[in-house]
Amino acid sequence: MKCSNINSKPPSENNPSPVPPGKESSDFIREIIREDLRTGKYQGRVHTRFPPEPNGYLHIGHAKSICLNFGIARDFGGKCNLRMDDTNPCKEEVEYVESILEDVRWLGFDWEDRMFYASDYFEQIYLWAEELIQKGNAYVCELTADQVRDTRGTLTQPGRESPFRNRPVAENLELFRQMRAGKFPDGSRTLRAKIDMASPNLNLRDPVMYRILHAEHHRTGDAWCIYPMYDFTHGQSDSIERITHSICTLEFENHRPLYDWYIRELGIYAPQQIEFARLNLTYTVMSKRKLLELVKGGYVRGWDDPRMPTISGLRRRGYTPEAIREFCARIGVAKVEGTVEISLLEHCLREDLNKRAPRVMGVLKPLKVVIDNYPEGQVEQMEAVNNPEDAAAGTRQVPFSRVVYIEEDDFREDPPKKYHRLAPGKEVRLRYAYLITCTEVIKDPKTGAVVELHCTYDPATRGGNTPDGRKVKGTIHWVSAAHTLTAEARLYDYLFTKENPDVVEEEGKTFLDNLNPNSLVVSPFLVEPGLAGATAGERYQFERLGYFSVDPDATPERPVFNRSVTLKDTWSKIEKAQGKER
RNA sequence: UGGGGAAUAGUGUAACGGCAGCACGAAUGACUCUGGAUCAUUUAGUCUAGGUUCGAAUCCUAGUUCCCCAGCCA
Repeated sequence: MKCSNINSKPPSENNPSPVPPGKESSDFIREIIREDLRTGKYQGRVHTRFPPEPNGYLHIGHAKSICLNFGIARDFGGKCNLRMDDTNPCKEEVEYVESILEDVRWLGFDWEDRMFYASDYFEQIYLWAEELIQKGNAYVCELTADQVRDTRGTLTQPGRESPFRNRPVAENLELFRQMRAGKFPDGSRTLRAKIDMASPNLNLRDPVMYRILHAEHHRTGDAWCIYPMYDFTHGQSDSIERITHSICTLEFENHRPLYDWYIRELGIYAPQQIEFARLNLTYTVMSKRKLLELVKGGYVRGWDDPRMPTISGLRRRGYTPEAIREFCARIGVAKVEGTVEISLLEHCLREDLNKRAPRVMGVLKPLKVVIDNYPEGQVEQMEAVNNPEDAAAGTRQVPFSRVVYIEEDDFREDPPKKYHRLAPGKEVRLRYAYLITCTEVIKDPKTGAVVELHCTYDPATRGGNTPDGRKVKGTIHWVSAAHTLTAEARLYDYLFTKENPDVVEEEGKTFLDNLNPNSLVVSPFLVEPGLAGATAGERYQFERLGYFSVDPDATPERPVFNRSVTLKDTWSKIEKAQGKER
């Protein structure tokens, strides 16, 4: 039984979630765009872009931005570009570029023929720098990084002007050309914009436009040894691409006056920048720096570790693009900085998978059950429903025999109140099989642990039916001991033990001290034999346990299942509440 | 401390001077061959203080709290 129906749609489909009329999403950015459309500000054009820096893998926060930018283009019949903001050769790598392309595509978005790199514009940006020099708007500064910092002033005090600030244009031009020609060592000179060292906005205190970096760029190689700063690149890149609405996160609000200054002085097309709050999620971290630290420090197995909030991690974990898109739609867009509860993400996955994931059975903590009155050597094929939410998913045969394994948790020698499962003398239903009654409990004489149960079955209840109409509260899952396939389960929990991992109780501790030591538990998994040969990416619901997806580490002999998310567990809540009563 | 932003149930997000709504969470019940799903019900909110107005989450004034900015990172 394959799970192809829940594989993501081909990337060519640029319309991942057609919006039913009346259900169009709305937020303050779309409001602005509607207004711009009404007033004809951009002649009816809507053109956005998603501009990541290829210095790490994309995470769920980027998904929010991707859904926003591509979603707006879709909703308003516009376009959305994909652009790598690759102005810092020291941090950027092709591996990251490739992962970004894969992730955006997997999420279901299509940039068509509009894949760009800021580095494609290096020559134009260089020319613009010369233009500003000509206009007397920029100068070559020989202050060291430390000196620049010292002369920048503080939040309350103005900075001091560089001694090189009033160099003649011709000298600046000559020096800048020598910078490009590689005449100077790294850090010895910068090109600075001549704006206002007393500005209350520190970004306008003669910001650096170009720095010298004798570093190999992932695309331009060694063609350049000077590189433009992000601030001197981003706005112009948007301008070149004729972007109408440059949507970015809140921390760039302070930079907008600088972008506007460059655009104005250069006299080029001006996009409109709109800022929104980035996504924060409980029990995880979202900064690329911290994510990098987790990877480099070996705290996780890689960028695509299923515990990571990266797109590739979520994908490996078993998340669907549909669930992530739905999540992004539900969290909305605003300027308030907040933290979304991870339970909403989990809800979106469950909601999606409930409709589509085939059900199967598997036992994590096996307890042997011998059905004494069931004929030895007999095997019956039980018909099981593949998905009660989807009749078209059909049924399958599951082998049943005299010895089965059930979940350790599904038996209590001394059952608490409201416990509906197996206990001495009690009857439960083995899902799709028979009703059984516990007659004997066998324990390890040394430890006292229950090691085996003996039961009797009611032959009249084949398939789990009760012809006499009697009600049985408990239905539990099982696997036939003689037919079980041993798989591996990877049970994931939150990566951190704290809602906000950055909150540390002692000075000197970091988010790493809040790592959850139990975020991954590997366990043998006894699953029904039909799962042999399960292939990577398939998603299943193991009844009563949760949704799992097949990990790429799986082999035909030994499937590996990642637990994507557990099922909601009402019983554990009841039990917890009972524990508190005592 | 200068500048730039933001404050609506536990969380996220609507309401654009006219009934504070939705989702997640939590709780209760119904139903159930998954203690799943589904259905029903409940819970709980406009940062504070003034003002304008017939009427304020929305407008005005003052205050409070939180976030961002002192990279040759993005």
